Amino acid sequence: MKIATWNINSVRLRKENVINFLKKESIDILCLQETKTVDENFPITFFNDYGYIHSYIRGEKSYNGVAILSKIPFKNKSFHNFCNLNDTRHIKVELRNNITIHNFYVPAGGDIADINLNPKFKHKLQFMEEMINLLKKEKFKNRLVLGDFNIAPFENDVWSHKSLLNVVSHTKPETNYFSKLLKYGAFEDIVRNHFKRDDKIYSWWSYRNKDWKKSNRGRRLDHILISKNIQKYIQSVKIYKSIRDEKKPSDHVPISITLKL
DNA sequence: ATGGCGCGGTCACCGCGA
Repeated sequence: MKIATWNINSVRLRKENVINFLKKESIDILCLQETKTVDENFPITFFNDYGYIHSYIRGEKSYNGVAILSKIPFKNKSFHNFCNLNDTRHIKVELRNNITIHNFYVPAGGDIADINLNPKFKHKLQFMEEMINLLKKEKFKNRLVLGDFNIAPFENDVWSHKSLLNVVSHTKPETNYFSKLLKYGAFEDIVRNHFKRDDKIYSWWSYRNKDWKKSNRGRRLDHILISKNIQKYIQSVKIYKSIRDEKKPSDHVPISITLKL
């Protein structure tokens, strides 16, 4: 079973990129973020035609939006609202083999890393707090928590730890929340564990760099966390860096894991 | 230290991303 996550930054604009990736990499389940469309306009029949006949879509106009496209059926579907908002940042599915998948789009948090000056940063920290509380309440086994967390948790998840310490995505309050999430949810950061501790690994490169590859100022904002009890079934972990070089790419690239259950 | 680009949409400007 091959599962991937990808912040697509408009699914309508990039449905061809998505299907090319799904076919080439033989993905069974894809979790998308920032689909940026209401459900009525989601190109679902397009994906149905390629065998992704099971889906769970939750979007809104212009912003946010999450979706799961799958070849494998779901036993249950549900979502949760955070911070008293009805924005579309989370969905959850349960498979017949009792694996559950949470797909998250955590708020970006704006520019200023100060909750008193920046309500978006406050929202992000509140979201993380509620996310941890939710995951603490569930059964700890057989879970995957994945998506765009908008947090680069460790030193080698950014191009420069020193120059990003005060930049939203890599500040102490955010990285502390990430560590709390691992601890209180009993998760493994399987992507980081798969690489060497001092390897720089990224899943996002800004659109604003003239040559993203040359400057290589990336951050690891997208994550796949997994319950410790199923860690032993992981067969492979991949970050598809070459996708960033496609025509009209998303600023994020997909990540996948293969589970042999 | 700054700005750089790209998305959707009450569409030549703005909010938002991070």
